[in-house]
Amino acid sequence: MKTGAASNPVVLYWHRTDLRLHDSPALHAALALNPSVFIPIWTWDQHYVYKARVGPNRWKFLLECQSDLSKAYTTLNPKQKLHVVREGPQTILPKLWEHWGVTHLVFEKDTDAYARDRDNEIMHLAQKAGVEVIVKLGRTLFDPDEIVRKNNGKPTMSIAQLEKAAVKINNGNPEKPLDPPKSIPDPWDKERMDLSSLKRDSIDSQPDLNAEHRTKKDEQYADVMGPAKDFAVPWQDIGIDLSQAKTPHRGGEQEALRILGECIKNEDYIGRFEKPNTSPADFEPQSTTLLSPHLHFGSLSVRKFWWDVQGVLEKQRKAKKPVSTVPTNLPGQLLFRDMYFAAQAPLGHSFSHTYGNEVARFIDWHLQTNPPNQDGLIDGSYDVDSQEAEEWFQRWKEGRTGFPWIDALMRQLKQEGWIHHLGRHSVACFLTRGGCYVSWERGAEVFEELLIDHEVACNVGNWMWLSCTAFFAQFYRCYSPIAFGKKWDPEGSLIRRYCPELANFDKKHIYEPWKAPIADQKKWGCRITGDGSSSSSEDSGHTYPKPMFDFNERREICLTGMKHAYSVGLHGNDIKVKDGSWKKEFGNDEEAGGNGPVKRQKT
DNA sequence: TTCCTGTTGGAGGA
DNA sequence: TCCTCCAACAGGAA
Repeated sequence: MKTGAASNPVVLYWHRTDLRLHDSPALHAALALNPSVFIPIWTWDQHYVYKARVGPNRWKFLLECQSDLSKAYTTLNPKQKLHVVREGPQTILPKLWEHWGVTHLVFEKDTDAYARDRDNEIMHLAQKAGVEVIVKLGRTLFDPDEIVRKNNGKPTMSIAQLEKAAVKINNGNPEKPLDPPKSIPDPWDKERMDLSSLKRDSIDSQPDLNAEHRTKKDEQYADVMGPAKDFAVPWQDIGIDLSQAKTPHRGGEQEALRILGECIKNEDYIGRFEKPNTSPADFEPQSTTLLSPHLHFGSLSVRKFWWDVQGVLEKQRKAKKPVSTVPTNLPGQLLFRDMYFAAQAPLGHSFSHTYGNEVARFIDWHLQTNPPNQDGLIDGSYDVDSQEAEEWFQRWKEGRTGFPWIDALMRQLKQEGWIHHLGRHSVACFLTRGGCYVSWERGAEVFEELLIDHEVACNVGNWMWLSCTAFFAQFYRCYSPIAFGKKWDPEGSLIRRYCPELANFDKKHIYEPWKAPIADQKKWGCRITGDGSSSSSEDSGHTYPKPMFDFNERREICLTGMKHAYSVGLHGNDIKVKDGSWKKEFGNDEEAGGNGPVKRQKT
């Protein structure tokens, strides 16, 4: 411990996914130290830069959150701002402690598997350097580890388990939100903040899962302060082509609080909210709050969201108005988020894959993730066991399946980084158990890249849910790419917007354009032909692909496959899954020359 | 052991 | 708009 540490604290406040000042228990703990010097930083996390799939839309949202936070700091204290340091925390933090004589490091708890590894390493390094570490919960309603303890040490696999565990913590009540600070202590002066004498460590860049979005190599600077030596948010400096970021959704704490305020004002909307009754086809405005990306980036406190909503519900109850209940109401949605966090918390890295995952039912999907390589790592490569399935997967990803409801949703996802929850259900069911029979892990990776509200636990959990891998098992309840959309949007407005080539089709044919007579196709200015690839649609804008398969036929094949997989009853941590002998159970080992569920007869 | 419930299916009928 | 049936899963309560 450095001399005078207790009387003269130099506090480094490390932001991660808590890009807000309101309701930040960690920030309050940091300020309670009465720092003589207070330095808020965001590190250039190696995981975020290279090891996670992050599309341009999420980058844009993140940068807006950082910029907004920087402005908020400056408002509270003109000398302050958020310092964005272009280097991974494991190498930069020890240098900062040393250079600045930091006495305390304060940050928010994170239970994602990657984050736990990172934080454990940081805490170990801090201990060695004599820096005191303070960690506070802020990201979820309840501490996921605490929920797991109250759930007998097991992952929470249903909303009932989560609720039961939460009642044991504080009668089911999360902590009340904390007010933002009224002022923030000073940082060092410019001279003492200067880090030009420090050498920047190079960032490990393999594997670079963002490579396809990069227009240039991440440049190496001689110091850690960025090109203008001012620690500013480096908009131009991430190597990602931000001109591709078309999302209309804006990041930042001010924007989050504005949206929440608008929602809260609409008391009937809050009181009657039932998720299954909100339309996946609505846009401008959408039928849900769209606050999820703010929960992910911490620009909105989940506890403030919870308690503001509870305030309205209480008022509605007193006025004897009908009020919706858990799990379909708004608090129910937040409880599901906590459920997924507390499902992931005890399982760590294995939660994100079938391989080694005790809660994941093993299903003989196409395009399965390859088992760990010689270094013991699951590197994200997958087994192309079927060229046909690989093509279906690519067409799904690019929104050219030939099913307009699916394609409209996938194009909305790519352009804007957000689609309604039930839209996610549609496309996820279609890729996995209700169409392509492709591994849920392929879909989860695409969502990871494209969703601005991507949260590992929730994304992976929902993919397992929809593919009937875990959480949910009624695989005979299958979303139709035609009937489901039609139920919500009989006019096909969502399709007309995101598949503009079909805009002139009449409502009778908009969900199944291949059934329109050729004469009508000509009249409406769009022929149904080809596979939608750039080579097949030279007169782009005037063609739309034929459906890539007969859905009813595929639904039957998938149902048969699911029934068989359930009867085999393997899970991700079974030895037969680990050593590959599962193939014998499914009659598609190479000797048998099988082809998975496609050739299997009904049992 | 049976019975009931589980955030959000589809088709067909009254 | 609301029912029933379809073929039928898992987990927890009784």
